[in-house]
Amino acid sequence: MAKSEVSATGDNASPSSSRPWQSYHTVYTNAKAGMEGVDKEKVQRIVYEMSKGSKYFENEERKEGYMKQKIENMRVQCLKLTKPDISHYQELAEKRILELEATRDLSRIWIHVDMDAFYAAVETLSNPSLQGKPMAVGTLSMLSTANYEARKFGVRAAMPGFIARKLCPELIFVPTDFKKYNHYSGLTRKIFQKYDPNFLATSLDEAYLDITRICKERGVTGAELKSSEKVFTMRLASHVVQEWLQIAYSLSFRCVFQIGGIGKVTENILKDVFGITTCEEMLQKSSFLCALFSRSSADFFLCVGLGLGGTDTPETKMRKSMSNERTFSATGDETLLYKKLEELAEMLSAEMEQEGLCGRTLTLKLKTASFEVRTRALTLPNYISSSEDILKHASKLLKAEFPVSLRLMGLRISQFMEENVGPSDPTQRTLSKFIVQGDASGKNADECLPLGSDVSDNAFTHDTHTDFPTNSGETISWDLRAPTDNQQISDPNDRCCIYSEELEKCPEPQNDELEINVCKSNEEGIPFSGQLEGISLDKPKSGAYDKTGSCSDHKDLVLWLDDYKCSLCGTELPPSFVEERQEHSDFHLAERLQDEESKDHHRWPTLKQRSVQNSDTQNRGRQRKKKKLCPTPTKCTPIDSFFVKTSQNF
DNA sequence: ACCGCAGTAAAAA
DNA sequence: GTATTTTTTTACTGCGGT
Repeated sequence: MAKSEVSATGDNASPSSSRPWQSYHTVYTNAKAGMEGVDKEKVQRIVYEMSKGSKYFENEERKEGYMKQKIENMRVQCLKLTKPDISHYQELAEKRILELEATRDLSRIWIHVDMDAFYAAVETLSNPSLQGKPMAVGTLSMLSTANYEARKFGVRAAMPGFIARKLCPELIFVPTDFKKYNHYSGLTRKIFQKYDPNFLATSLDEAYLDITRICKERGVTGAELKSSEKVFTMRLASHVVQEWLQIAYSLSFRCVFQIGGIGKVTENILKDVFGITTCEEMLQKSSFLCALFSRSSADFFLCVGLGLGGTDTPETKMRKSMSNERTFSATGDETLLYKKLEELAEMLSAEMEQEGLCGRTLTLKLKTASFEVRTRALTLPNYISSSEDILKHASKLLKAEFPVSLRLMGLRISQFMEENVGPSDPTQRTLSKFIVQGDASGKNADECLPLGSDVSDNAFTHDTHTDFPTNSGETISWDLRAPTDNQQISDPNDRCCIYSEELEKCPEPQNDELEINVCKSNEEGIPFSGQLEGISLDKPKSGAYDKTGSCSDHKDLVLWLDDYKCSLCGTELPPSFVEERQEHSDFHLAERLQDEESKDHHRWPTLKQRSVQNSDTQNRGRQRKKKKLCPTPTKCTPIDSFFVKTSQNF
């Protein structure tokens, strides 16, 4: 290892030089939007000095070593290619390029919405005193995002808080509060939905919208949209994804914009093995790419070169795995580790039951005290979901690892029982069989029904968030007034944010105004690229929804305990969340009305409606299994708690 | 040759 | 003074069974 350290280091970085920090690269030393004037050298030096000598640092060096080795191997492979080899691959590449080119579809217009420093913006919204001060969301260990004031100091997402504090001593730390982000994310999605009911949300602050229809309706072409620098009448924009054309060719990956799917390692490989730094060069070196990479990887690179990607309509995909993991101070204490494993198993089981999932592959993830990551997996003949089953098998996996000192453990479950799997899989029980037999391993028969997928289909993934570099976005302002006759339920579970139209008929609320700037053409990216432009949340004008609002009659329905907690359901909403409180109150009112109304019937139709609406909203024309409508009374979850996730504490 | 499984790694937000 | 997350997906590799 020591050998590769000396020999493999390139010309631009020599570890023994007087500026050792120049060779230490992390994701968070790269510039992000709002970091243009930052003294990069200084940031790098501080990051290096804070990291140097730590276990983490050592591991990073180790990884760096592997990467250098990999690059070296590929170089050798490249050199071994003979003339005939190269012309063979050249031919192959050209053929493939034509095939890929043929898939180009310019008939659809997409925009990609990415909100600037979303968590930070939300936090500022709920605590206006943060305005104008350097602030970061996260902990001393890790930051989720930083506002623009903080970015001026080089502080950014994915940076450990203690380093951030060194860079900016007055930095204010705000802990993450996903309840809040989910809520606001829900509000944005409500708007997205009006432009594309099938929009694809990729995280709380990012979404892809197919605006072809709406553009047609309003007589706007993609080219106009793309070249337009004026505020677009659609009131909603960030990026026209499909028609990006030649502009991107000359841009380099990392600096000017980033291509989604090309991270630190791939970037280095492309640069050091092939000398590729731009999209254009992807095509020039296509023969080498085809020679050294698999079909799927080569295709990906060629698509990048061609500016292709993401033409397929985003289909909401079924979740494939579910996991949880926790970091703790490293220990080799077996009893302690088993204890932690038990907690993980219980947490995981609870989440699985919430979504009605059963899986048969269990993976134990470990991170040793030296940051080495290991996984140990086990595939069972039958499906499990109970914490007892999970723990039983997980313990077995853990046991084999002792003695070991760990700083992290995690559990993942995968290979879920599917609803429409063919009889080809012998280990697969069919749904009908299942319904007839019930489930021997589960505690109740409901547990393994795929009914949860209605609610949980992860169009909106449960996510943690770091917002990675964006080009500087233009600020848009908006007024996120909640329509008074609409019901917006805070949805911490991030599963179903838009279901306003089911109880009341309010097809098109007119009063949520979102002002948009179309991004300039040189900020074009490609569909699978990451974020390109930001939208920032401004504080809604106070008084937009004030005491004189239409729902004020019922304002007293909800009391705010300690000026924070809802007296009826315990939902927490700070005083500054005026509109949300109003909505929340409205929600309880609606609930009460519903309740009264349904005394003659039963409460289920409402819940059913919700899940149907839910799946309609989130699934593009997919035929979904209807939820079974014969729950026991105890299964009659109150509507709000149905959507509330309770396992936030750890 | 193909499949399922286990393990590692990269990437994204 | 300490301290570098969490969740999900995808791809590739290697192994053993059929």
